[in-house]
Amino acid sequence: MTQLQRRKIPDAAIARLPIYLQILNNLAATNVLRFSSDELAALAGVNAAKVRKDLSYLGSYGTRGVGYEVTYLIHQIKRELGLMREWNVVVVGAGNLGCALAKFDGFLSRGFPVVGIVDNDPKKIGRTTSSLTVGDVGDLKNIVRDEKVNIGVITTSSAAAQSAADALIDAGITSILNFAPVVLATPSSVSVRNVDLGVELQILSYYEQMRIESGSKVQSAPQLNSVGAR
Amino acid sequence: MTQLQRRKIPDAAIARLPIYLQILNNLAATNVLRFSSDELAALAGVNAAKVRKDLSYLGSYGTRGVGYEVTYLIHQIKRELGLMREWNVVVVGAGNLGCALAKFDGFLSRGFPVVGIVDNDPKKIGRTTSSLTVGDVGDLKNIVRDEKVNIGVITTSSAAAQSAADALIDAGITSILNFAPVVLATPSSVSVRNVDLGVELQILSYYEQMRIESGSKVQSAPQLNSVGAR
DNA sequence: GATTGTGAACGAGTTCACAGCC
DNA sequence: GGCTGTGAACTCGTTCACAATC
Repeated sequence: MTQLQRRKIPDAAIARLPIYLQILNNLAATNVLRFSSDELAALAGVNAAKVRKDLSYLGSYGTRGVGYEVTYLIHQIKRELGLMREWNVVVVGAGNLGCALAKFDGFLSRGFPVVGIVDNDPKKIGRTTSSLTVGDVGDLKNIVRDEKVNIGVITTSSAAAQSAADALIDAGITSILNFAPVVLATPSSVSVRNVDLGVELQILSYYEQMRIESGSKVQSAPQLNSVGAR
Repeated sequence: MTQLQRRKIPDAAIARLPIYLQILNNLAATNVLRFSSDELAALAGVNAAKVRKDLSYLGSYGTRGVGYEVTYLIHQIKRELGLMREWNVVVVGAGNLGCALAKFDGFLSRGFPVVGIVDNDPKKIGRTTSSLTVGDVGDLKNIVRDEKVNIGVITTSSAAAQSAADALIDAGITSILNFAPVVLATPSSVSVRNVDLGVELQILSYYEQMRIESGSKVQSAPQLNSVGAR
């Protein structure tokens, strides 16, 4: 497979690459140079054939009989995921969660600097939270243009989430991370991923109940990382 | 399909039931009495055949030519998901996120009261956060037994997450919601779901990059709600 | 006429198993 | 001998399409 023509990588494989990357970063930090598909599979909690197939979508970067090089694979995964650059983020909704995220190191350290936070509540506009001043939702268009924002994060109430999404899309945003417990209506040209704790707990509840009902002989749930994309 | 023998509902369908439930609760709040699979499909952003198949796993609760009754379906989904009762939650890790979750209404309001929070840092033990006092991680076993805890939430650093998981499992917990960006090693009898913002952003990054590379003709990502279960 | 419920067709994702290469 | 890369088989999930029912 060549590099020129962009390969079509299955969504399921894309969702696992960040996990492999995290593990490989840990290996690199402990000076591990090489790994086999078996080793990565054990660390990622998946099977080795899946690891090999997933990595093969990136190209043939392993060596038969030997394995894969940690730093080289980190590079290839980052390239594929678009992590060779930073992606600027704007947060809509300056409540508890929004402010916490704006402060949160994890965004910047992973290459997703939060360059703006806005709200529609006049009481919140103008407040400062960790070097950012809460702007008006009406300024979104300017912020997105001036700061070259790529990703919008919605941390509003569920009632306000759809209009937040509309405003982001109107401002030209095409990737949204939504924390409000609602299904957003968006054009199919926009990627949406949902993080909803209620949903997660309710899924756990189902398997927990199964376990109890059947005298704890339940096979357990699937382990994936996820939220939701559209 | 009868009720006595527990139906095996596909994991993919289980993951959608909480979304349907959320939407139906909204419909009930606006006094809508009935809905068709087409209507729910539009609100949930999926197709109608999928809605019908998903609901059919619960039993045959619709009426041909008419549709489904909102309150009756809410009841059936809650029954299936194990939401006819409360599930007590304990939080391990009393940092920013852990304390925020302990205070967070969304847990209690959805039937998942947080009955305890623990940490291994002596500086944090004894602090009070919204009617809960931070306990010692060593007390987990007692808390789980005395408070009849079913679900553990891990909000520790990634370095401490595995030992937090071990402690929870040792205390008898079989459902874990993990916010630390690591893959936990757990027996297959334990359900784990992972919430990792970094992973979500990196997935968005991939589709965003595709869009840019190909002159914005990208088909967008799949929309699911998720995190990860094992 | 409208809408469900569901086999059957289809498609995506996973795993197997082995040829190919170090 | 060890490990990758990958067609082929298989499993799981989605969608179609239509008979059954109100």
